[in-house]
Amino acid sequence: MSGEAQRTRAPSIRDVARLAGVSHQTVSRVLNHHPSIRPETKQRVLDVMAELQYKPNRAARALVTSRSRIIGILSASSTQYGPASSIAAIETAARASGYWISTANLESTDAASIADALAHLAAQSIEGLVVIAPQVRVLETLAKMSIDVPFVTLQSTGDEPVRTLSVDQIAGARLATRHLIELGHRNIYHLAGPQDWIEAEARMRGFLDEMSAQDVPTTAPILGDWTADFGYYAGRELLTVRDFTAIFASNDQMALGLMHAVRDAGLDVPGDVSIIGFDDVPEAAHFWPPLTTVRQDFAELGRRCVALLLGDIDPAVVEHHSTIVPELIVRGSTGRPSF
Amino acid sequence: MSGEAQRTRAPSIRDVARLAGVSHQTVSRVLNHHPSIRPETKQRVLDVMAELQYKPNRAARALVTSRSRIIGILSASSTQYGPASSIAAIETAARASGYWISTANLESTDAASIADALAHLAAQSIEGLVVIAPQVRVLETLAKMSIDVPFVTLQSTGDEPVRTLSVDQIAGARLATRHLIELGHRNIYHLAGPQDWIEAEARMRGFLDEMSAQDVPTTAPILGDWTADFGYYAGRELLTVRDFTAIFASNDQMALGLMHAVRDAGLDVPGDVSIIGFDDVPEAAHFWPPLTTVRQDFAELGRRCVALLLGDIDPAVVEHHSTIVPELIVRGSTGRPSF
DNA sequence: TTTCGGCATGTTCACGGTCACACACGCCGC
DNA sequence: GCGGCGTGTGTGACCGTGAACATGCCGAAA
Repeated sequence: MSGEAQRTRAPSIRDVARLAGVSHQTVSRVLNHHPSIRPETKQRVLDVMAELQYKPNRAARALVTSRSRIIGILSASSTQYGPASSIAAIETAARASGYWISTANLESTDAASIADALAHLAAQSIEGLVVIAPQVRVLETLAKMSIDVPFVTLQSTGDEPVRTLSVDQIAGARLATRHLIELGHRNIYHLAGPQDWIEAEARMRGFLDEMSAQDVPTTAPILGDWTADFGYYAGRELLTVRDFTAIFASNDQMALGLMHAVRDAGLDVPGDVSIIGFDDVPEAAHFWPPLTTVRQDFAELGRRCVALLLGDIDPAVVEHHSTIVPELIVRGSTGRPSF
Repeated sequence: MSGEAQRTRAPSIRDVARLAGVSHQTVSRVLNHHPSIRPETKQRVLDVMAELQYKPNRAARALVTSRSRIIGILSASSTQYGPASSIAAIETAARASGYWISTANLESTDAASIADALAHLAAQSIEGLVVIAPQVRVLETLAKMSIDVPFVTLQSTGDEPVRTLSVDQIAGARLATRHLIELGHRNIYHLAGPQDWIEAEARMRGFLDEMSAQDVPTTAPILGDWTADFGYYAGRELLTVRDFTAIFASNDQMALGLMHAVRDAGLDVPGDVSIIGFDDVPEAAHFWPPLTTVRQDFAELGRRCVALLLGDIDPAVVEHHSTIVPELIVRGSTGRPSF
């Protein structure tokens, strides 16, 4: 078992075939679980494979079958909790189904950057694409580029012509808004995400829908950028007026920044201002005060996403288009308004 | 130009060659920037490529060159801010150098799970491996498995025989500890990360080193699990005794949980207890109070990591083994002790 | 008995690139 | 005038696998 450092060619099916006394095609049949193989022949081949530590050459297989078994992920903001959780779940699910994941991160959302990332993925002949770059512009560019593989976009408003799978953002936003209204709030602001993010828009729509459904007058949402920093500065601005008793922030980070600003102004959360977030990041329970928010199951999203995609690639698998229902998590940052 | 839905074979170099009136080898030479090609021949080939929308077949190239140009990432906890940031940076850097990234997430740290993830990566004939699974056990298992490609581990104590690249965790921990001591604290606890995490160990060592260097008596560190939840419960336990004025938490999440527990006990941060974290997640500035912490440049880590790996794969590139120096960020969670 | 069909296996070729080698041509030096 | 060399290009083999087709054998049906 010496294994002289002499870098030698990896064993191929022909090497296996020779040692097992069969043709290379028989070895190939064993690899592909062909039914018509005598059990003892199969075993002999398997033994030789083990002995030689044979590993199939993926490039050769991809070449001859013209199937890469790679699923590409196009993602923006992959460092954030939500997308990162989904990506991890996608990888796990894909691996379990014998697929590989290749990711490309978007550096910006201009067309060139998208085209570059997509070209990088296309160069690997991906068989499916998951888009976790929920900016409207990305989807538009994507539509123009006529992707030639099945693809799924995570997060959407639900009425685009593309295949999407999503947590029902509108329902989640209505949940949050209703919670504030039921507590007695009537002057509620909405700190939204960036205008071109699909989720931001959906949450905004959910907010507006619920407000009007409950006959509560609304003010125009403020457009933020998802960061805690923005939440902080927006909060400082808002507090110069103070014509509200509650704010629904479109994500937990901005809610955190808002709470920071409220405290800086010498006010209390939820005594003077109630604040509710969205996402339920793992830290939200330990913010001060613990943040009331809407929980999304990012991992489940990732799993379903793979199931959907594999269903497209290989019609044997089927999956119904369901959205995931978000859940309201009530903690300490919301309460009845003080008048 | 019609493009009947009729799914037809993608153009190959032979198709390009025929239309350009050259041999397939000439096309190959154009692709590989061979010097001896007449400019007009080259242009003709390039024109035909553009017209046909020719894309090289990666599998075919990989098969004949036996080079995959894939870098694998073995990662645990990829949903956390630090690892996620490094992964994104690695992907960007690798793409710029013409490499692809393939990730495998560890579901647990047992040997079977590691072997499974590694097999998944090995099956793609990765040319390099980045390990962002900074548990000691992972490294040990890795060492046993005799990886046959160059690999780099992010985060380490610096004295393993493996190639590593890291932020100098010990220096960072000493920075944090010295800050507390300089403020006048003498009774300082350390809430460490899980015992088998390399970074946790390094930060603990930095803490102990600095404490003894400054002749401050130490108590045994508490072993946590990185989560805010753990920080919270550990804090509640600790506060039943209250024989300390400061705590150095091994990451920002645990620091957050600690601050939560301190407030729950009716005490003030930093009035009664000073708390310092590690990592500087983007939200840390908006915690209450804003968290004093140690900043790590995860993205730079990712970039250098790729440079190092590519240097191994292709010796033309060189990179020196430098560690990245972390930086103390003083905010509101630390102050002088009250007696 | 002959024919036929299915099983187990082998033979040959194709996939789309790169590599080693061959070759034609023009230029240089002796 | 001829050999050698560098430039630009072509020919054929080869990488490891899977698909199509061929083959030999055996048992069941005609």
